[in-house]
Amino acid sequence: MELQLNKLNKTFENRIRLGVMSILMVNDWVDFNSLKDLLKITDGNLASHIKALEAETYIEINKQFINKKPNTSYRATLLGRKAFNEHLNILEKIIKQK
Amino acid sequence: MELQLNKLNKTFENRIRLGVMSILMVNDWVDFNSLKDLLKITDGNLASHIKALEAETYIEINKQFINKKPNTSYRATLLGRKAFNEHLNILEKIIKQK
DNA sequence: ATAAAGAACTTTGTTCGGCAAAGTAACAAC
DNA sequence: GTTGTTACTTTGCCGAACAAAGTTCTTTAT
Repeated sequence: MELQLNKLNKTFENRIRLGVMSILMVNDWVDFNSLKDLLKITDGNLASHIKALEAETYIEINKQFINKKPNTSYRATLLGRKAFNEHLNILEKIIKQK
Repeated sequence: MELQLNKLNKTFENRIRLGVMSILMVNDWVDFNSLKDLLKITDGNLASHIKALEAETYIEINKQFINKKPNTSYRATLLGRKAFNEHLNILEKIIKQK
């Protein structure tokens, strides 16, 4: 029996970042307010977690204007998808003790 | 789409406590040093996480002497098993966005 | 030009959690 | 009573998470 706890990705242990990545794994581009509504957190809090994901290049950002209003959207990068899947695989191994 | 992030159990978000519970889900009684070796952490650190799990009544404790030496063992309570399974179910829902 | 408004950050300050290291208690053996 | 081992507690530090307040950027109105 060999647990691989330290192979878990710290970035994805936080529930907010887990939520953001889960959303971006199944939706191509999602904007700031959609994330905010889904996650039910303050804008400042969301911004800081997004910043952390962007710092790891796990998500990418697109800024534009829609209906004369600023609109920022995000999507998972290839690296982000890979890292997230890897995290989930490790998680499964730990839980099921494979 | 409705994420249920706040239904995740805070006690199981920490990787050490996740590891302890994972071990105790598939092994009946496990002693202190076995856990310490598997998790590769200091005894003080392990003790504090065990304390947290015990405070929630997620694990129970048995103290005895084996070969003239003190030996403390732990196992998951029924409540602990239930809570852990529930946590994993929520986790799966979030990840797979059911 | 200037002001007002909205979106998306950033900053500030507090609180909490995790951790190592050192210290302590309990019991056994002698 | 002294020593040894295990398990646990305390201490102190550092970093993460969060809310709330402040800031920036651009558009639209005046």
